[in-house]
Amino acid sequence: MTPYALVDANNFYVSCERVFAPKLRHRPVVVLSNNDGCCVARSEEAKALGIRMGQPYFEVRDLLRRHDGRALSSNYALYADMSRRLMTVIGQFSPEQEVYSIDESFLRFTGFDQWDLTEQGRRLRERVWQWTGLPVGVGIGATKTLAKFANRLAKRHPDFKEVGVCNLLDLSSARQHGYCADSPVDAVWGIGGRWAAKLKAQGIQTVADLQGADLATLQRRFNVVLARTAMELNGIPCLSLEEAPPPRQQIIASRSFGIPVTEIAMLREAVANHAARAAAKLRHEGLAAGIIQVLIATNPFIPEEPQYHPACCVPLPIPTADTARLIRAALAGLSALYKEGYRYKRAGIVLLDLAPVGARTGDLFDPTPAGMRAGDLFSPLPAVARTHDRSALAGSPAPTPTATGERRQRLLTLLDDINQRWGRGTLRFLAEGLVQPWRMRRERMTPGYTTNWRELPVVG
DNA sequence: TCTGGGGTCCTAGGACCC
DNA sequence: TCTGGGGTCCTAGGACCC
Repeated sequence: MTPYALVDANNFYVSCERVFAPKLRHRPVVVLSNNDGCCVARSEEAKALGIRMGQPYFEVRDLLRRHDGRALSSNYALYADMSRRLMTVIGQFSPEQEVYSIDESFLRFTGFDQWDLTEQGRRLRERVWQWTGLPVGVGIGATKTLAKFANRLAKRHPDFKEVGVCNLLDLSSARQHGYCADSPVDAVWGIGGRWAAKLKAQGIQTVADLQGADLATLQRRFNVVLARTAMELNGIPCLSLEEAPPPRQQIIASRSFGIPVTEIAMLREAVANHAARAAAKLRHEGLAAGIIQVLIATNPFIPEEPQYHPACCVPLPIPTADTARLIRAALAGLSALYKEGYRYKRAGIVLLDLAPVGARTGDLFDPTPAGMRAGDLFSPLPAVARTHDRSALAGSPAPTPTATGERRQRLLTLLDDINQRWGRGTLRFLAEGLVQPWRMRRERMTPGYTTNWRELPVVG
């Protein structure tokens, strides 16, 4: 048996803010989603006021005010930087680490038989606190699912909350069973609200019930994922540690607007902006996209208004990571979707058919597809790649992802460097608009304490 | 007035192939 | 009267995660 640990920061976004603003301690604090829409992180004090995860901000604004609370726009640059620091410290405790999300990391302890893992958990927690200022919880168990469950106990069960560490492997099976019998089935990683309701209808109410359920029945009535979860709860590992992230399948860039939008001109700016953001991410990861999907949507929270949420896919002639090409394709898609007479609330794009950019550099301004250039070692680009039929593309040899001409490549790299150094959007395509009246609200932003030279905290 | 964004996996069913 | 069997691929929809 190889133990797993799950380390996870408490109320991560709020905790990041508190590191640099001690006045936020001991009072209700929430961090808002994009557009200052919903509460996506809550301090313990905010939870105690009954503020729910995902609750719209306008519903809790007065409540927060009455209790001297604070609401902050999300500062993703700060959280990403704090995350990097957090993961580095966690990674010092085992050579096998999976960074699972912005604030969570699995560790595997192969060959740690002689170690006191509970003590290691305590030391880890202390070091993270000392080096980053973030509070974390540590759960340890025989599988990832059990480590997750232990982490939940570490964070909220009175028996463990004080130390913040729960090692199921240290507990007698009677005690383990006790905790499982006391916990609702949706406390388990992978069991959401829908399945919990369906499970409860079949008499499976608690974690212990799920442990004792018949696997074949679970698989028949639900699916193989749930059956695996049940096995994991019984200490049989079905999920392995993913130390390297699997290749990405899609990149999404979408946003709600700060105001309702009716004009296609504004939609064009927003779609171009999303395409540019996605393109930058694509280049950052060394990928090229074969298909770009465009979507726009009206506001579903106003059902009295006519609703419309179309989407369409635009195949790229050659897989590309070039902002200009992606914007052009996205705008073509938008023209096909747009209808007058609707109040649009969001727009977005999805990049699909992602593949690593080949080592060769092509030429953007050369109209010949990369595969067809004279002297090319690779097979010619099949004509079907130009059709709009995705299935035709799928069966044919993949066209070699092209980079672009060398000059073009340098231009894009320069663009990325400038925006990296001076902030996103410093240099942008005119199609993205100058004034951008549709931009999301972000009215309660904290400074980039660790990510912007001009916003470093000052001590003294 | 005001309601987030970005991901993954699985399954069922249809189209199509030989 | 009688109407196969085995397979792949794609899509839409539903579930989950943070």
